[in-house]
Formats: sequence, structure tokens, C-alpha cells
Amino acid sequence: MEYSQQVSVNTLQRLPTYLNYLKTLDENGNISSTEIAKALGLNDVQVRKDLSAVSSGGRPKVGYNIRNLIADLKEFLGYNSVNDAVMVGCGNLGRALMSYRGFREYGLRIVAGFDVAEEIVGREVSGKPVYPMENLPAFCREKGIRIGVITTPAQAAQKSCDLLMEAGIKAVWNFAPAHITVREGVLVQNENMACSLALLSKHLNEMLEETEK
Amino acid sequence: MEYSQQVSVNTLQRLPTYLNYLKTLDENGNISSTEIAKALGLNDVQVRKDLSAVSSGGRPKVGYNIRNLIADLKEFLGYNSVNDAVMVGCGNLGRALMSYRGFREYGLRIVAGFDVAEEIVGREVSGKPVYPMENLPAFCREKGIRIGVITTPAQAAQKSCDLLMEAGIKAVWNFAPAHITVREGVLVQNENMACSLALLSKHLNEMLEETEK
DNA sequence: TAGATTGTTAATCGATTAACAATC
DNA sequence: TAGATTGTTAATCGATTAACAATC
Repeated sequence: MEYSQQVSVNTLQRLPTYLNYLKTLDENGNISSTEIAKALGLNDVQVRKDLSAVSSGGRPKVGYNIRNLIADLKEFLGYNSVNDAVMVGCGNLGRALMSYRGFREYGLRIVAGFDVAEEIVGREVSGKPVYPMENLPAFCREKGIRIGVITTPAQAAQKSCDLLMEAGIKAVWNFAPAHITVREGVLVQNENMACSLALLSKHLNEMLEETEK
Repeated sequence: MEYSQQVSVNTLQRLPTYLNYLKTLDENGNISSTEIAKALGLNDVQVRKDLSAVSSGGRPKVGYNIRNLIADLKEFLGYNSVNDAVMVGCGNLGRALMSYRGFREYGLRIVAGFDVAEEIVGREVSGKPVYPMENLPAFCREKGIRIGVITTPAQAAQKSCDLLMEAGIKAVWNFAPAHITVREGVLVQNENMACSLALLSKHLNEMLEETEK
């Protein structure tokens, strides 16, 4: 029986970055934590610590085998298995995400969309059906769906989330600019673009202030 | 002369969340840090500390005036001024973001797109022109654009970023699943969906493991 | 072997939270 | 006034980084 080492959220979020970088390299070779750190602007100890949670380890003087490390990361991140998901809200953003083929590589497959708008219900987006909201609980239960993606307007986000939880969903990826509350055991990952923009905007303002001095 | 209090990245990223929440309330009233904390699942001291960096302050026994607090947050986050931006990459995601009207509320206006694909160059996306990549530097310099949004494939991200920096851009919002390197003084904000997915996927796996026990 | 590199233990740093005085 | 609530100082917690022993 194996008990997975506890991995912090910060570490977990860096792992895909390592994987991205490694995939740009020749698989037939080795790389040291120092090289990885330098390429990604991180500390080399941090890289080693992060990788130690995932990998069978590197070799002193040699580094990590790139092919093995890629395999370990993919395995750890669950990219080898596929999680089916539903999209709630099929506006511009929802449709764009439904059409994005890259998610498959990360083990995510959006299998259907749900929306309240009559214009879009019954249509297909990149070959995926769009159903009316009422069908959501039955659909998810039947297919055993565990991930819901929300791209509705803010005021509909909590209601959508409630419906998803009713449908037995265990993880919610929330693109709506709203806080949503879930019951214990359900994970919410917010992709709040306003929060990212706050950083950009502040940076620009600070630069402007410096110029004015 | 005012010198802005130093605000941590974590605090800065929470501010839009407060604003979102406050906007769902009646402006004519007051709210305590405890109530805000409870609604957003945060610690009340943290809320007070965050808000102290932004606001003229609350009143003991009364709390914060909602209207004032909203105004302070908007001012601090720069939502009252508009930053023009260009989109590099006008695929599904790029076009969806160009069409998203919500950014205006956050002080961001995407004024044009750039792409290498002949099919899309010359067309319009939600009334915004799409130009060939070659035009990017001249366009940005002429209009004084300081923000670039990247939604190209991973392998084109660094090249796009270099072009943006050449064009004098000061902040990059990177949606491509790739690390990009910038020179000092330029800010990169990564919106790496793979990193978010890592958290969702891990949560599902852990739940599954627990069930199997 | 000598030296590069890993992996781990200890120190540092920063963010969160607890305690509490100030205030309306 | 009494008590609710703010704002701040001190304590705690966790993440990052430095130091260093182990190893190939």
C-alpha cells in the first residue's frame, strides 16, 4: 500500500510548468535541477524538492532522466487517465473552452455543454451537444461526471454550482467572476481573470508613478 | 505627495474578490469585516488588513460604508482608467477574450488582434481589427499600448513576447501553456490552465483513493 | 579520485492568524 | 455606559532558501 507524499498547493501548481518545459527538450538526455531552475526563473533547491515528491529521483552528477521525469509528472498529474467534464454556460468563453483541444492532453474531456439560452440549446459546439440546464443532473449522474466548468455570468454562478453539486460533481472550475460556496468535499478552483488583471494594472500604475517622480 | 503602501501579491489578488462580493450588496449600507470574511471563507483579520491598504477605513461598531469601499477598491485597482491592450493570437480563445465585454469593467480594452493565419488577418472580431504580426511593433508604439495578451500555441509564445517587448509593452498576460522570459521591468502574469487543472485532478484522485480504502 | 549534483536538515522569510488596545 | 468592531502588534505557521552531507 502506498501513501502519496503530501504535496503543497504551490508545488502542485509548479509541476505542470516543469512538464511544459521538459517537453520542449530532447527526451533522450538528462537535465539537472539547476538547469531547470534557471530556465524557469526558480530556485534550484525548490525544483529538487518539488520533483522529489513526484519522481523516482535523479542521479548525482548526472541529473534527471528527461524521459522518465516527463512520465513521472504525467502520471502524478493524472494526464494518463481522462476525466469527463460538463460545461455550464456556452457563451463566447464557454464555447472557446469547449473547442480547445489542448485539455485532452491534461486529462480533461468536456463532453457536453448546458445553457439557458434557447438559441444555443440543441446546437453543437465542436461536435459536443448543448443541452438545456434541466437535463444537467440526470446527464451527470448517468455518465458519472465529476467535474463541472462554469462560464456563466456572475449572478448565475452559485445557482449553476448548486445544480452541479446536486448532480454529484466533486470539482468545480469556476471562470465566473464570483465567489461560490460549496459543501465539504467539493473543490472549487477559481480562474478569476479580474484577479490576474489586478496584478497587471498595479504594475503599470507603479511604473507610471516612477516615471512621474 | 503620496506613497502607496506596499501591498503583497496575495492581498492584491484578493481585492477583486472583495469588490465582486460588495457589488452584490445594497450600496446604501455598511458591512463589517467579519461578514465579508464569512461570505468569502476568509479570516476576518485578513480582510481588515487587506482593506486597510486600500480604504480610508471603517468605523468601530459600524463597519465599512459599502459605497465608499467599492469606490476605494475600484480606484485602487485602476478600474476607473482604461488600459489599451493588444491580443496576440486570434484562435478560439483569443477571439473569445476579444469578444468578452466584461474586461472593460476591469479597465482593460483590447483594441486589436494580431495573428499569422491568413484566414483571419483582415477580418474583424467583435468590431476589432485583426492585423498581421508584422504590424504589431508599429501599431503598439503609435498607440502607446502597454499590455499584450498572448493566446498563441506554446511554441510561439516566447517569440510573440519578444515582439511585444520590442513594441515597448510593459505587461504581458500569458494564456499560452509555456514559460516566457522577459527583461527586467516587464511583468508576466501567467494564466496557465494546466496549473489549475492539476489541482482539480489531484483532488479527484485523492477522493478516489479514499473511497478505495 | 575529484567534483558535480542530489536530497535533506536547519535557517530564514513572509504571510496568516491570534491577542488586544483603541474607538465609536 | 457597554459592547461591537476596527486597526495593530505579537505569535504562529508554512513556504522558500541556505548549508551541507551523501553519492555517483
